[in-house]
Amino acid sequence: MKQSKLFTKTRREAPKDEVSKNAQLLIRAGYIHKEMAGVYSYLPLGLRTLNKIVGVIREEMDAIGGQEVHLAALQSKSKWDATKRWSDKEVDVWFKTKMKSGDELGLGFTHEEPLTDLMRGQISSYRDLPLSVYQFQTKFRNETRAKSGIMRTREFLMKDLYSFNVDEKAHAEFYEKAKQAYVKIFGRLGIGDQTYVTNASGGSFSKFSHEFQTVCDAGEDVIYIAEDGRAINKEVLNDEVLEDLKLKRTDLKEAKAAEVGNIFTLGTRFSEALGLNFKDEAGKSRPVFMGSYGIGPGRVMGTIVELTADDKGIVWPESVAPFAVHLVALFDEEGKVKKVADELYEKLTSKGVEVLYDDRQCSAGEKFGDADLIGIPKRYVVSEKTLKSSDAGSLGGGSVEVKDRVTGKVDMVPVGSF
RNA sequence: CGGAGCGUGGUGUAACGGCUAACAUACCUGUUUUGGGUACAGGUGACUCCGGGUUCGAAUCCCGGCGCUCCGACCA
Repeated sequence: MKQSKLFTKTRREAPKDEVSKNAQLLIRAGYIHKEMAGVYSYLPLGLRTLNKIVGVIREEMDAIGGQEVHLAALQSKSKWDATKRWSDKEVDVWFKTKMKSGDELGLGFTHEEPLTDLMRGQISSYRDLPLSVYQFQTKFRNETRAKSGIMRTREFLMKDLYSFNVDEKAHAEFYEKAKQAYVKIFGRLGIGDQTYVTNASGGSFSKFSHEFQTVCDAGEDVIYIAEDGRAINKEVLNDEVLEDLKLKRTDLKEAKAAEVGNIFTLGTRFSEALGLNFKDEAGKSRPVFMGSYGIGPGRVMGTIVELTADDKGIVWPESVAPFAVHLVALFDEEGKVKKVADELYEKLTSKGVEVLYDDRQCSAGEKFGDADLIGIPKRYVVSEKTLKSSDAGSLGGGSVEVKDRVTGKVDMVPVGSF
């Protein structure tokens, strides 16, 4: 993509209505636009990054046999009555509205009910199980207080996977597989080292759930980390839990963390309420044993920014950067630089390398500043200086300066070798 | 939802109750410059969040509303 065509502009100053690092940088660099409190739009750069995160998650969900769907965001009251989750007393984050007919509607904040109901028409035998289904979906939650930029919003993308098994034992097997897939995902997204699997509250479904908590100042949770890497969410930390895990309180280190993923055992709560049953080998009807597994790609994106940004701007891990290469051309009078940079851009692009080409007519300092702010991992500079460089060797035609955004390391690479 | 703070060109700021609401940046024209936001000249752009009130006079004071941020509570 040519930067001269990119409709978003970088900003020198952060908007005054944002304090969080992730929102300030993402807005200044042109990744996102704030629509209102807790509601953000994703612009070309932001969408590319979000899609990279989505892509990694999708690959790992497919790898454990997940089948992707896209469920409706509009929810009718009837299905939620069955589980008593329509009531505002039970669930206080609903955004509700009405159809012209007067029928009540809700904007989905999760999808257990509609998917369980849908599955009644699909699952009827033990032969249909195990099964897991997932989606990337916009969720709506009427939070009393949105905060921390894109970390806690009222409208957000969520990957939610639901598993269907014959019994608890089969479920436990899948649950473990999903947990490992999550570990892999956060590793690939570049936050594996700071992300801990924690024991957390099971809500109304089971004793524990597991959360994936990334240690980060912008997080809202407090976790306790043991030497061996196990961790516990503060909300469930008590003597009984410590004993279960054979840990002593004094061995635990406290840290602020952001919840980037959460996996739950649902059991038969939803299948029983909505009548999702199957016939076992003996012909007996039994409720399906379920689990649910969520990751918020937007929150992950914010967490990555919080964790890796430096004083010059964003620093993306390669796996999520909107482009792999930021090609910066510092034009000369004769047009030699432009010719070489144009050719390099074409060449890299035709090889499938994702390149953001800064072909704008502006000063070197501005281009470098923007490149640092946008945070693409590799910066390629073509200028009069690099073209004169003697490092070109026998290939001739000068060099390209290759700079790593993370380490700042610079290499001169002959133009002809790309 | 409780508490606190803040709403002024696109963005960031300034302006004692008193002149045509100022400055920077961004944007447009031109010249200049070309390895870390180059310099100069000219120009466009604001019912000062909305509605009331006080006053000869309100961006400024008062009341109400709306919006935004932060702290807390909340977070299937």
